[in-house]
Amino acid sequence: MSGGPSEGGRADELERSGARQDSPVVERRNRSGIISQPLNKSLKHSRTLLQYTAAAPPAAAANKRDPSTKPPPPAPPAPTVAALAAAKLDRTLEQVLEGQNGLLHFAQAAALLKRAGMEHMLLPGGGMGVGDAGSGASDLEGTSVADAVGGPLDFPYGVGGGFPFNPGLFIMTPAGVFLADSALHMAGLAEYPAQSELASAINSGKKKRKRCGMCEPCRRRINCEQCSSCRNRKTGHQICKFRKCDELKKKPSGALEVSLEGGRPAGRWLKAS
DNA sequence: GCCAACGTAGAT
DNA sequence: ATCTACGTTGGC
Repeated sequence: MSGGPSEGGRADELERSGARQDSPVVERRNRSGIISQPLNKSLKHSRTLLQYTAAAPPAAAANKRDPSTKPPPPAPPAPTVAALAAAKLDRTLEQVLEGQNGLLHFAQAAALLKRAGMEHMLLPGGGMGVGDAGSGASDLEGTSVADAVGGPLDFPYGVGGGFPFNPGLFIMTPAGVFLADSALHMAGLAEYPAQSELASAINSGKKKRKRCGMCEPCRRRINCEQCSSCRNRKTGHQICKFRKCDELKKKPSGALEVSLEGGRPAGRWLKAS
């Protein structure tokens, strides 16, 4: 929001911003951390492919934090970090539940569990999962959790090869992974209202699904300007075909199997009915 | 099955 | 209010 970077709506502006592109392009991410595509205004005044390719690659973007958060000070006082993390968690939970069809990303879910003192629900081994906080719960309070929540890494789990969370606590849906109701109750988080709503919404399929933000099309930042969707955007109201999320291409009722991190099978996980 | 157009939910 | 884009529908 505030001073969104590189939204220059005019072509000449874009030209100028192109000259500024040597400074890292700040990713705009939506509430759930998904890259918010530069489509908005720039779409009307398309850049050349070269301009885009010269911009930050997804990998560089992935290293960026939530733009709304300041970069960490060189020597952060510990209590402040913890407070910030807690505040961030609150905000994140609210936003996630409210915005992302209520889906909880793993990192977020893990953070919630930890915050609720439910870290025992996490399976041991694998470096304690989120944030790779190998030394255990003692450093949960600080940056590792916050990083995991706000962090742009699609899924930080599995670094050590194993999935660090108890699968029974999560439900896989085509739209993503979210905490099972039981997990929320166990964690004392059942008060958050969106959970049941989201479940019914998912089941009924009435809610608009959102792009996963992780598949290759989602990671694309350019509109090809040549496909039918781009050419007919005025009437078609469709996203560029090359940017259409793979998950959204699937039928909601079908393919409940979710591939984690680009194709890893979901394995023995629960499926949403 | 593919495509275009429309209605509209959700975000800004 | 405006914009983007998902879901649906109808034509081919």
